[in-house]
Amino acid sequence: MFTGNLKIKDVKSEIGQLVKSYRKQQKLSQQDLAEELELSRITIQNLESGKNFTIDTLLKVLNHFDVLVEFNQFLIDKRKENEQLTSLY
Amino acid sequence: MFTGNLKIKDVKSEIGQLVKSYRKQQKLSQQDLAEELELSRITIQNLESGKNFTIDTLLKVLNHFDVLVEFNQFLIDKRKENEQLTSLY
DNA sequence: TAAATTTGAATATTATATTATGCAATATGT
DNA sequence: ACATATTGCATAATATAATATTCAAATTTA
Repeated sequence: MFTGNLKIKDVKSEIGQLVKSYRKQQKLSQQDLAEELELSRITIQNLESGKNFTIDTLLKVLNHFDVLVEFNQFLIDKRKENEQLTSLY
Repeated sequence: MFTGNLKIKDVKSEIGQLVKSYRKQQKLSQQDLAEELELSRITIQNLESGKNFTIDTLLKVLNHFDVLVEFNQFLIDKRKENEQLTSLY
């Protein structure tokens, strides 16, 4: 089966959909979420619509929806995998 | 056991360590990596040292080290989990 | 369906990420 | 030990993310 090349744009779009999904789950408006994170509504809107944004913005959101630890674990796992490759030689 | 609160700063630091690990694995200097990604060395240095940076910068790096698809899958999984919660009621 | 709320999109301003450069401190290799 | 390459950290300039505001379209609610 053909799986098209994943583009950076696609991943930003997926981040946006995830954030929107979390936000809807908690029945928050963009404005509500922005206020809780001390961001502007426009920043939330940009994040949800696939524009560029900073890692601080993303991590604030992940933290609010309680997935920061899991994301951190993803990073740790990837590093461990990589360092096991290194020690093979 | 006590596991301290994970801070946003810590996650940025972990991202930095992961990128450095990948870079060393491929025996690239910060300058080498920067050139391959069409970024400045300073941006790589900031990324590796826990400063703020944009999602584009991060995704370029993840793409270069072939973990973009896995990161995207992480996002998809989280969204699926969340949307199953929603459909419970 | 009417009213109220939310969202998307535009402009303009401010804050800051990115960049270029230079230099000292470290690390690497011969 | 020496030469070379790499890294960390400044400063200053540019590009762009974040913000404030406004308005029309879309959505939700009564």
